[in-house]
Amino acid sequence: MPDAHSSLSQLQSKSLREHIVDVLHEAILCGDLSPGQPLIETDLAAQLGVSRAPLREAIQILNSEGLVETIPRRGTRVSTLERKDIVELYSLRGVLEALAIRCIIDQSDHCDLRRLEAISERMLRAANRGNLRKVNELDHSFHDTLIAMSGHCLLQTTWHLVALRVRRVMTLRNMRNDDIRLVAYSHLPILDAIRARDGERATSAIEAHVATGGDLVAEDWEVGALPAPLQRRES
Amino acid sequence: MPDAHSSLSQLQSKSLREHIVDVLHEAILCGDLSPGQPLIETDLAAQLGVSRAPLREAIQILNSEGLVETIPRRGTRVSTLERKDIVELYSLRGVLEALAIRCIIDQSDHCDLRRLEAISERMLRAANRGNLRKVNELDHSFHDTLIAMSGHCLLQTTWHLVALRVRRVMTLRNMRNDDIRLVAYSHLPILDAIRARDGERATSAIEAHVATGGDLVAEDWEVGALPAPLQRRES
DNA sequence: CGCCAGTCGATTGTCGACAGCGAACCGGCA
DNA sequence: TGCCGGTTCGCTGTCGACAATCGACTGGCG
Repeated sequence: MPDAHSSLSQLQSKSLREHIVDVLHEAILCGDLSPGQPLIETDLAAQLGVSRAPLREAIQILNSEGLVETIPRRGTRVSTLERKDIVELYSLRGVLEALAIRCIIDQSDHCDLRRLEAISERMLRAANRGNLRKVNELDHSFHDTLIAMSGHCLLQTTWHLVALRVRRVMTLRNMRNDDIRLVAYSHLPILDAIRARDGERATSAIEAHVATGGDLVAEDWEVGALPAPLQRRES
Repeated sequence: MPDAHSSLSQLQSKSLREHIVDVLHEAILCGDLSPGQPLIETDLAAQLGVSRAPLREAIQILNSEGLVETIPRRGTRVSTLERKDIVELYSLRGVLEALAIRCIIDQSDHCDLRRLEAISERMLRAANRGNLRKVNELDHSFHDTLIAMSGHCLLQTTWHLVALRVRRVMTLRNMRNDDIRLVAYSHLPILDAIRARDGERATSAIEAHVATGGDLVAEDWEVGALPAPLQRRES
């Protein structure tokens, strides 16, 4: 019987499969499962106290999300993150967020930016305090909120894939303190441009913001290039 | 034993789960399984001659791809396609292809556009012959190739989600003959712009192209709005 | 006549077990 | 000593069965 850790509002509503997905997400995103590490179904199932059936279903999901890579009859391992992946990630992220902003600006009803402003405000304070973890958390909130505000469902679905990877990248990398202040403050031009309903400027701002983050991350990336003992003999 | 339909190059390499995914893809994309139709695991497994385990894994994948929607403990059904979904689909498609083109143009080595040109050529001929099916097939080839040529792996992964939906939309809708000629010919400006390595113009061209297609499709969309007998009582 | 509780059937969620592939290990041979 | 074939073992892929849940039907009561 799973622990009733949640506030009873949705008691037991989650299937075992979803629980497993959550656990694996957490484990991979926080680095508990390191890139390249093989996932042995039997072991993992025993460790989680579940059978292999829901675990395998969860692995299919993780696989669709790109967090693990499966080679038929060979096994599954946590996907690695090369420098190329970072570059690709941030370039895709840029166009997705730009699309979101365009959707927001095009909305007929003037949406309120207060949620975004509040998040940004708190982020600035956290950055000045040097609270790295809090800044990251608020940064994710900011961008998730931005995407959600677009009202573009398919974009949200797509964003999920990107956000997972971004979170992963962020936790695999340790930022310096002046970095996070730079990141925090670079949200302001975005808000300004949205306020002014200036699509061109907003797009430039978000792409500059993302590029900055991407550069900071990719700058000295060497993690995740493990020997990779699991290879197909030929494709 | 599965039929050895493929050229023996990859005999038996596919797991049962992947076969099921292929079959369900085909069934959903070609309309054999209509939007809103419930998928009963027991029946479907019996019908396919497999057990429920690999079927359920396949359904997880289809779910990640957005082709089916699962409500916990209630069941799975083929996802519906509203007008809003079409609009979202084509807007996302636009920015993804624009990104692909930018990647292609930015590539240091002058890539050869011959593959694209050949596809475009054949598409024009098919359009003039009024061969709707062939035009659609070549249209998909064109855009898949475009994405592949970008060399952007994450973009390809993301594109997969979009391409599936586009295919679905195209088969659910019957185009007129002058429509397909319009579509076929609107690929030419894209090629021109890429040849000229003019990012601005290429972006405009692809977005215009996609918008044209989207408008044609969304124009009179009424399919896929079934009564939806499967609803959660509250979220 | 309408509403509510109890029951039943259908369907999903989960489990343990078996079969089969692949890789590593081991021994024989040139 | 190095290469090749056979064997063994760990792991994945697949299956059938059981348990739990939800919806619909039915019957009784106000």
